[in-house]
Amino acid sequence: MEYNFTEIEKKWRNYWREHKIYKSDIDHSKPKFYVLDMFPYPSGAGLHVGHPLGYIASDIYTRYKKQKGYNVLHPMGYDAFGLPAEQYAIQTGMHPAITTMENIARYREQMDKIGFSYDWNREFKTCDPDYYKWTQWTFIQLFNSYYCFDAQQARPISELEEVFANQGSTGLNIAQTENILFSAEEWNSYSENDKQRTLLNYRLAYLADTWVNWCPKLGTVLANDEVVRGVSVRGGHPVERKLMKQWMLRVSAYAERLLQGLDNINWSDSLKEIQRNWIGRSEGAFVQFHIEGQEETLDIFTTRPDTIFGVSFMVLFPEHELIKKITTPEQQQEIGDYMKWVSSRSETERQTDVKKVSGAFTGAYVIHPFTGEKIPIWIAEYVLAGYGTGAIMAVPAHDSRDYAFAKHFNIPIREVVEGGNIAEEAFESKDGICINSDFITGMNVKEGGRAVIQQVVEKKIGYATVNYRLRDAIFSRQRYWGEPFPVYYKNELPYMLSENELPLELPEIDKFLPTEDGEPPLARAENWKTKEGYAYETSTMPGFAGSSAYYLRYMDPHNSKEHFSKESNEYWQNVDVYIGGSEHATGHLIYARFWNKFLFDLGLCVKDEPFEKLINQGMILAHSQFVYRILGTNQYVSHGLRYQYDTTPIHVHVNLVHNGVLDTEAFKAWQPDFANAEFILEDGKYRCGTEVEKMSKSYYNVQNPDDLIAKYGADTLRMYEMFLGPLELSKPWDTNGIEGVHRFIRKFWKLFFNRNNDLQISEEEPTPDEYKILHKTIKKIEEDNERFSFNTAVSTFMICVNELTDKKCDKRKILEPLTVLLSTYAPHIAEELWNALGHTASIYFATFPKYEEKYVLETAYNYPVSFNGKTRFQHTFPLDMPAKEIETAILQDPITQKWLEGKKPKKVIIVVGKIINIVL
RNA sequence: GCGGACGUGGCGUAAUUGGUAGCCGCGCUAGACUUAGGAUCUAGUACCGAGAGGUGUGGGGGUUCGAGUCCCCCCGUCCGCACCA
Repeated sequence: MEYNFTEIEKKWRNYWREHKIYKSDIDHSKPKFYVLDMFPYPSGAGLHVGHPLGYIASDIYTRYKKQKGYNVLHPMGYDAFGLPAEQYAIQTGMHPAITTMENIARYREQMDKIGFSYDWNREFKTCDPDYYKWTQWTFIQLFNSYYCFDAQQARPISELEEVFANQGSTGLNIAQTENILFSAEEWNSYSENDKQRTLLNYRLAYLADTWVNWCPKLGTVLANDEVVRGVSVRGGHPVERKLMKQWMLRVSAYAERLLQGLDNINWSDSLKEIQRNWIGRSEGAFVQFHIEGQEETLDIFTTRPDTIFGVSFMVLFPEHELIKKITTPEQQQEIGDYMKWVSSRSETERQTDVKKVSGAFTGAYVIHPFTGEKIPIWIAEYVLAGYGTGAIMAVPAHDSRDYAFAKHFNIPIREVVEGGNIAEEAFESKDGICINSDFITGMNVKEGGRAVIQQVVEKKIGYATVNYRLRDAIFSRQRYWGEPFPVYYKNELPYMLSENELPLELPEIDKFLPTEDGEPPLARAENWKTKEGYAYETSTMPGFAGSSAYYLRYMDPHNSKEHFSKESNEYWQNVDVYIGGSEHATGHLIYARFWNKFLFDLGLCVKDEPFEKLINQGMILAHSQFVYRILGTNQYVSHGLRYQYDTTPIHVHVNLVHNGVLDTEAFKAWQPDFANAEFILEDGKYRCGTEVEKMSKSYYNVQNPDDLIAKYGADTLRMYEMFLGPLELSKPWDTNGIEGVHRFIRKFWKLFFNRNNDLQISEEEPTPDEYKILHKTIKKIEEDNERFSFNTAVSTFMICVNELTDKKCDKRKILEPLTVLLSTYAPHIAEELWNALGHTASIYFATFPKYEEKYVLETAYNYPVSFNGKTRFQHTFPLDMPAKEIETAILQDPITQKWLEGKKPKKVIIVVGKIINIVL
């Protein structure tokens, strides 16, 4: 029989599907294991070879774990709400649901050809009402919760209402937007509206005014990366900074837990570090400064309370609410001009010229709490609205930004920490002694800081605190293609639908554009339900809403009564291995952790962290190929000769190039422009230039998995993708190398079939040498699989097959277990051979073979030799060498001789395979 | 600027985790079989040298009997954050 991969792969794909081989169910007799891929957003372009990389890895691991006796959950679905489908709908009028379904069908078709072991029974899309019902449901729970720092968990908002009724808002350690103080009497006298308005200050999903990039023409809020130089990337419409009422998630309440949780999960250091930086914990102090001649105080956050005697000005962010109250009449004009200039600048502009110093003086002063000195209050762009209190005490001597500001506006610079050269630059080191600082002079920076905080606390003008860079997430999008909020408005205050009204389905609309008066597209839905005459929220939820808890839903995807059952969650717990790109480090992977922790607080899921282990697969890049057209002609010059002419490089399709040599005839046939192309060759060949770039249609460097599967088969593709290099590394695709893997697969096939293509398997007992090859391989493959080193595993297979081919080994006892090993990497061919060996059940249910140590052991061990306990060197001896002889050999070793200096050792301790200790 | 990762043949990579550097594959060279080869098989392939031999893991230093691996300094590449007080 010939190795006809097309037939074989089709045959087994059908068999697996018909026999529901990959169906998974709760099975308490086996340990569970959950392997998850980041589900894809199905774009119109289909999959290229980079997309399945992680899926192949997770599939191999799934199959491996299954063979190791685990009950494995390995589901797949689609992140189906999102921008591209909606933009496409705006251009073509085609409903996003239709294009999304088409794209999904295409993705599924491509994925099926690769031979994945997904349990497709559990498939769902985030745009299914059955699914987004639970996204909406969770939102309602967030709305009905607040965060208590003492309990370190989310609590029902009703509990807070009780507390307010009994003791008011003072002295509570809870997450809040602003610190509102009221007594129990005041609370009890509030109207229902006042109460609801106040509660928004504490809810985990809340409605608040926020600064956003607003594009009036597109009628939506835009993210920073969607705005360049003040205009929208799409359409080039002007964008303004606007204070808008938006739904927010109080992610910041979980900052500490999100940070602490990182210590207990098995993620890469770099990814944890990215999240730590994103959360941005910093310890410092809040301090109140009294504003001269006003009741008001100015609150600031600082990480350097020790430098409080070096303060020479204060700065507010340009839209700070105090500005109006404190600006003196003389400064009105200047401040007004500055604020106008600032508001004309987009977030991006602001970020591009951070070096530029700008600001304006309000004319007002604060009183220094210790010296009583008058300190001027400025406003400036470099102070951010969203961090701390939006105001700082500026210490130019010890902060480079304050330094630049002080130099620019000629403000005094006071040195309060010894050691710098403040005539030249700010001295930011935290190692130093405080000087010119009243009661902390002479202390080191740390002590000084503590002393200042103590004084500030005594004066009741501040306290030590921890501040986080992590901000609350804006949760509304003025879009159509997303989850509708289960929210209606009464007296301009939001109320939630009840659970039996869910899902609130996305209504049909005539056009996917905002309304004339700037309402989101949902406002076009004329016959959309309204609740008792009150209007629904017209924004939809952002992309991360649907992807924040999908892994939980896979545990129990068809449950219509609950998000997922308690039983399923108690069995499957959380994801053991999660594979996906690192681009989600500060988005999805933060939101999902937040979301999971919230559900954990509600007692719905048993694990606090959703993803125990995370693997970031690298990106697959491409070698783009270039030809060099001589300017103004249709002549093309080979890469090595291109500098002899004036040329422009032109991207050429990678399929027209083999090992750097252009197929000139195929090139002529490729595009009409090139039909009459002439070539200037080197060594009789046209050599192309190459460059590593991202895979993109416009670079003609996209490799489509379908083409490769047609040419080499899915098994070859799977193994080659793994063979390319370590999973985590980004690496360029190089189709040339695939031949080597294909050769391996055919070689493996030939171990079973003789020259006439007849199955030829010997039932003879293998030789020890043959056993050694097998057991070495089992051990190595097991180790490689465990550490996700699939590239070295493929090499191991190749070595094994080379060795067996040399020995012309056709013994069943060798080949059968090898087939089981290979089935995780190349499931189709393995299944075919397994079947040929006489098995009727699928190889998927085979057990991972055990290796026998006696065949695996090398002939020698390295003995580390230590003198008086300190390891000195290692010595290699054959395994079967008696201990006495080892001792003699060690003592005769020149290094031992040198160390002994002629003395006789008291004792020599030998533990085979471990350590040799010589004691004097 | 801050933080992280990395640097090994012509190329992708490997190295029992401190123990013979370069496994496996691509490419290349030679040969065999072929009407033919972008098929298959065999042998070779880090560099210098005819050879014995010598040199080699970005550069420099250190620890060690022993360093690609550990420590310090420099150079370079990639990624993340970026006025976070």
